[in-house]
Amino acid sequence: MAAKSEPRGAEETRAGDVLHRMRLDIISCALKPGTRMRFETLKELYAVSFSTLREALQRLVAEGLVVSEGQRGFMVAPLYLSDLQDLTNVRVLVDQECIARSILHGDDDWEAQIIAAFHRMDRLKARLNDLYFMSDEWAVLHGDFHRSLVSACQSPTLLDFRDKLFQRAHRYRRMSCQFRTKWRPKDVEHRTLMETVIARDAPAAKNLIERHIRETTENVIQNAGQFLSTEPTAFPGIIKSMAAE
Amino acid sequence: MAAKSEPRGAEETRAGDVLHRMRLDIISCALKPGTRMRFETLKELYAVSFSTLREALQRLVAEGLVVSEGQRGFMVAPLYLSDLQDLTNVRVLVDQECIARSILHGDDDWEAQIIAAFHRMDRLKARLNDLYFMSDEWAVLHGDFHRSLVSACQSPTLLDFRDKLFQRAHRYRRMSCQFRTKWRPKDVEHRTLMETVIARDAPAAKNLIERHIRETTENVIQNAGQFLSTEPTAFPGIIKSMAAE
DNA sequence: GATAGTCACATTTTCGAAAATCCTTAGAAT
DNA sequence: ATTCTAAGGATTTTCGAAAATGTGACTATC
Repeated sequence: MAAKSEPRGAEETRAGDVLHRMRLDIISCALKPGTRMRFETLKELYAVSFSTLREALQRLVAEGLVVSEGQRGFMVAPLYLSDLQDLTNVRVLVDQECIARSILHGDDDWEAQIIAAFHRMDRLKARLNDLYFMSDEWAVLHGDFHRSLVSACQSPTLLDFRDKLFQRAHRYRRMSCQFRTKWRPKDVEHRTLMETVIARDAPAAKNLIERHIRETTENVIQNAGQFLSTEPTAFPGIIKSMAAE
Repeated sequence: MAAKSEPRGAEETRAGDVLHRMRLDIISCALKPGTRMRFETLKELYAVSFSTLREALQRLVAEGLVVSEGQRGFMVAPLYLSDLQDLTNVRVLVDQECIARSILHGDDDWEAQIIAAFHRMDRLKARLNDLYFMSDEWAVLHGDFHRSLVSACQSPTLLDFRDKLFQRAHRYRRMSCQFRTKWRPKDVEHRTLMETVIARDAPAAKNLIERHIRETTENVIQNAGQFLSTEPTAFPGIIKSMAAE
């Protein structure tokens, strides 16, 4: 796992660096879903103090990657089937909108970045035949490609939300890899997606991205659905009412 | 402002309590947008230590109510015209979806809660004639009403996102109140909205909520648009060399 | 006059000890 | 056997001092 590495932190502050490393460890499932995060352990893992850890943890709570249980510490957010399904539906909505807006606003440079991202992803896949999708590097390039599609949507708020959804969904994909029995070929889909987006065919692109997201989820459920907890009662942090009293 | 009050915190942890109070102070504009948050000041205001403050601040950064500037501390997130417009568009998308899903899934109890929320809001408005919309209590009841409309949408992720958007938007409404020159009557809209939702007319409800959100934003811009900064390119990728001077 | 370097001060950020809280076990009472 | 209470240890949470960093003023040099 990435923990304790990165000697020269690109982050500006130590808490930011820990946040970055912790997030990576959680979405890569190096920190396993549902495990309690004891401070003594974390302190050793990331080599920082209590307070600094807490800062990072609070951010991760807000991102939905960690849950805090009252005064009983923190734990890596569990993986629920119901959460995966919820996530899938919301991602379809958001990604469809982002793609449509990108098609509307994107310029030549946007198209170029999509083609570049696809190329990088495609070449890595050729180099790492068969088990390419288990490598960390492919996860990065695959994420970059999908982001390039939506990057011209002109909405920081929507884009930020999309990224968080993508990260949360990545944990399920990651878990599914370990138990995979079969894997459908997605490379054709990616190419079609790219071509459709660059052809500025918004309705077709929306259909494609929806199919892509939903089929991936189905794949995850087939591979690892039995390992997902089915406790659906968890309604994450809901902010009640507003304003003072 | 709510700061330093609430002697017996309903929150489980002190950091959670400070987070709650700070959030209230920010969305009510008691902490003015764009002001730097010095720790010495905050420590006195909220009567907690540095580390506890930082925990709350990190959460607020993730919620978009506070921005952190490298090693130069934190500041209350500024109010930008471009952010308001972005926020408006995203809120339309999300609220429309939430309402449609609520209409699909809502039961009798959901309808009852809508009616109850509307009634509370309506009666308060009758009691506080004219300047009702400046009171904190009305902000709460108005927020509760809008939330009741979408509360049956069956998606924790979407609902949570919606709440954060609503809070961010509330700061703009709040600011606009202070400079208001005119205010359009929204009470009729609210009633129509309620009736349409309970009549399960999804397309009509989606139209109404879109109009409601967009017109409110237009109202805010007319009242206080001149006080909103137009500074940031707001797009991380576009260089702001032009605005720089 | 403008630029670079240096120092003192203000502010933020980090740390680990101390306080608060939770959890487990043991023993007693019903 | 079950429930309740107490004590002890384990863990989290909070605090303020100490370290790190940014800021601004002043001087020296070109």
